[in-house]
Amino acid sequence: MSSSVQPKRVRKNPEARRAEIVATAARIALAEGLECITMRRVAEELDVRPGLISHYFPVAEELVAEAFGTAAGGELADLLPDADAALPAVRRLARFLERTEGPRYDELSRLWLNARHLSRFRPALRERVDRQEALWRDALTALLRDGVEAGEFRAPDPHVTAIQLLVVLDGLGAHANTERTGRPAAVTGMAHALAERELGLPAGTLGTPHRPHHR
Amino acid sequence: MSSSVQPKRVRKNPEARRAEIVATAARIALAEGLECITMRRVAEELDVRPGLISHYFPVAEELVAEAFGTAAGGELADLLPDADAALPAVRRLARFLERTEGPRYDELSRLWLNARHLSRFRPALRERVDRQEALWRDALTALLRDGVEAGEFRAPDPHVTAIQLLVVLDGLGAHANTERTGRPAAVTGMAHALAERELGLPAGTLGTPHRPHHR
DNA sequence: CACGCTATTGGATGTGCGACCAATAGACAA
DNA sequence: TTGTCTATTGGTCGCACATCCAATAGCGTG
Repeated sequence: MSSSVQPKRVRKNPEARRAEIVATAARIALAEGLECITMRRVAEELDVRPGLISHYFPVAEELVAEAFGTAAGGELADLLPDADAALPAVRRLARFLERTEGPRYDELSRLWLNARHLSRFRPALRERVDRQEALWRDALTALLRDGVEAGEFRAPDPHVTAIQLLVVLDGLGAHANTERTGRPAAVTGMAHALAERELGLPAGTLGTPHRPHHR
Repeated sequence: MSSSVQPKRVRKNPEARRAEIVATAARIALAEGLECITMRRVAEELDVRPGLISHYFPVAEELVAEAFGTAAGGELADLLPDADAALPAVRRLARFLERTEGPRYDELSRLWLNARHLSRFRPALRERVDRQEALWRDALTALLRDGVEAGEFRAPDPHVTAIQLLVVLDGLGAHANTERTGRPAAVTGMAHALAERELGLPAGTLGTPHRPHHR
């Protein structure tokens, strides 16, 4: 039984180790929350001594900020993949909206909620939140512009519509830690409704929102 | 100079002391955040030894939950005063919306954000958040029902409209810790627009939303 | 194979926290 | 005034954390 303890130290090159650390921290952030990103916790996850994390990130807050950026950035890339650029905007938007429901997106809602709150006390994180917010806004704006150019729908001001959509998603996601059973469909579908209304699309074009947990 | 130290102990009756503690904690929650509610911090504020807070609230989380309930409840009473019950619903709603802007409400937005996130880890707080949420929803629903009964506007389902309104307010408030200068009026006014649209009121009936920070 | 660079360790230090408890001293009744 | 009840004190304890640093040992180079 020598598997539990392994005084064998593995030596990696700095970039790889650093990337590994950030990836681990990002995973913790999504699954358990940003305040669970601790030197000890990350070190344990990587089977390494805490001092090592401290070596790569002398100030803990910096790791938290980096982890959030990685997690949120990765999720955006997942929600609006560049690979889909050739698809019709309506279809991409429908997919996006579809994914903003269900337990998968709950994790992300929780992360945003977490980051938005914690950024009150952590300037470095706050800066990252602002940056990610801009990225999400711009990605959605670009999608809408594509649709307008392709004549799929009209939008007087895609930038504004994008923000409005994100505001509604934030509002819906704000309750990710709360009881939400029995939410009326007219609430669950607010994002769909807003998009269809603002873009002048017939109701249902973007797909129907999932029914909330029935009964 | 004996003003700095005062080994004089003041003895109050339990209910008064307890109320005093909760009020102090609620103030801290609004101004600095729920995580700043600590035995030591509250004690210092009241010029009392930490052990005393511990005596009234053997478990710290309980005080945090209580403080949130008091703060949120108080703000609701402020936003939708019972004293206004005689006024037309349209007017009460306009006032409510007007107050959901400006730095005053920012403090409250931050509190809700704070509580929604923290409730992920603290069951007692979570329970309070749920309760306050129900109170806010019901108060707003009652207001809408009043308006319908009085024939001021129509609303097929006041309950749903109330939730939708709160979702939008949550979405707008989610950025209370973030940069928000330069927000377009079409975003700032989302709550007004939603209410007027859902209630079939002419645009502008509920007052115009504040312009965001100019320039 | 031996050497030097540096990634990694192991430990120490200090802080702030909740929780716990015996001793103390106000306030009120007798 | 005296006595009793209990609100309040003044500590202690253990825990988790970030931060810092000298010593160590992997690994590539020569």
